[in-house]
Amino acid sequence: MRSTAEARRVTVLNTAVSVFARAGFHATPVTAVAAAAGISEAYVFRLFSGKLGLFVAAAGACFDRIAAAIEAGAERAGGDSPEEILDAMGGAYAELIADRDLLLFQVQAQAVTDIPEIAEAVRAGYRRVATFVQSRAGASDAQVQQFFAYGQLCHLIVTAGLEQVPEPWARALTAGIRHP
Amino acid sequence: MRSTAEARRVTVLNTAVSVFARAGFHATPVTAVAAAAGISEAYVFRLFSGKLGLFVAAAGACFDRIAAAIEAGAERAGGDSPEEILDAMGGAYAELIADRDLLLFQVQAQAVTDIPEIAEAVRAGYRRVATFVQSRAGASDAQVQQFFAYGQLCHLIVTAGLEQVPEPWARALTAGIRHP
DNA sequence: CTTGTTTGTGAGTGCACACTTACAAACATG
DNA sequence: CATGTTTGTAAGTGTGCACTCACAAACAAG
Repeated sequence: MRSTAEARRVTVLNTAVSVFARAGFHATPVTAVAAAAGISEAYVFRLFSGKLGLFVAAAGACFDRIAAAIEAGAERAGGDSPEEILDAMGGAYAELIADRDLLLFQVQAQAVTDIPEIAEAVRAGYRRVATFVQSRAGASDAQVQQFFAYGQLCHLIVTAGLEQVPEPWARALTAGIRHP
Repeated sequence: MRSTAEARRVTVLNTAVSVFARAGFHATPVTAVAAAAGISEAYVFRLFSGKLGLFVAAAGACFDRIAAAIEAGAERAGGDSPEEILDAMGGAYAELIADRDLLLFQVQAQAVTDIPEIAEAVRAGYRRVATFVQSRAGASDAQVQQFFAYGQLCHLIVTAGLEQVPEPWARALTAGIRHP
């Protein structure tokens, strides 16, 4: 026994988030996740109940990391007002998704919500983040809504590669968005 | 000859938008599009250069319809101020995506932007819509950005099915969004 | 009617990939 | 050392799907 199954699961999940992020659920063979994790495809199928189980578990890991980052960001807020806390949370989130994997995985997960298990995982993830943002920042409904609206705008900016587009319309959409 | 090739292409593209919208590019076999359009798979491959060509052309058709709807909505604006025109555009867009196909297709397209041809089609679509919104409404950069941010929020609401979630966090995210 | 062009299809072909099974090696426990 | 359990894999199996090709029917023009 080189490693315990539980430890393997953790490393496989983190690599799964990165690998699924590139091409999505259907276009990513389990072989690709296994190779990136350095183990055989057969063992991935023993550690998780099929490809769908792996993806759902990866979604859980993805939102775990997002929630943790936002939580840590709130601790570093400059003051106690909702605006200051939301700003600190936004900064922490922007810093977290600099490597793009967590952002792209969310996009991929939203694209396969026709699979009920994935839809439920996505809802659970946003439920966790949204309830925390609202309670921790003491923000109004409208502030929470705005927080997520501009978060989703980041998804468009990154997937379409708008940071690289010098035209005015792209500059307007990316203005003020923190280092994407 | 029952129909001209060009007329076939138009009908195939509209059905392709609906069919791709459900399961996305990789999970949708060309057979499904052909069956929905009432022709054989082989003929779809003659009308378009492969599955990728079909999807890219469908993306063009999707953004054509969105641009046309927003353009028509602007004509029905109550006044000439940017706020009134943006509001009319938003209403027209909300009305258009009531059947969900155009919205879900955009989500699917954003998820496969790792394919360069699709990324370019997405950029072209948003370029067209964004430049029109800005010039027609005479809106500021910040107003255009806000318009698209809340548009992207609709994508999350619909894919995650948040209209059906009665919990407070979901109500906060969906508040004020027009009849999704 | 003959010849040519366009619209349309049925029947393949080859490959990628989800998932299984049989088997082996490492470790634990008595 | 013997027996059992857990970690790990190599080598299949079956199926679904992108794409092709040979062929047919409708129409046009002479």
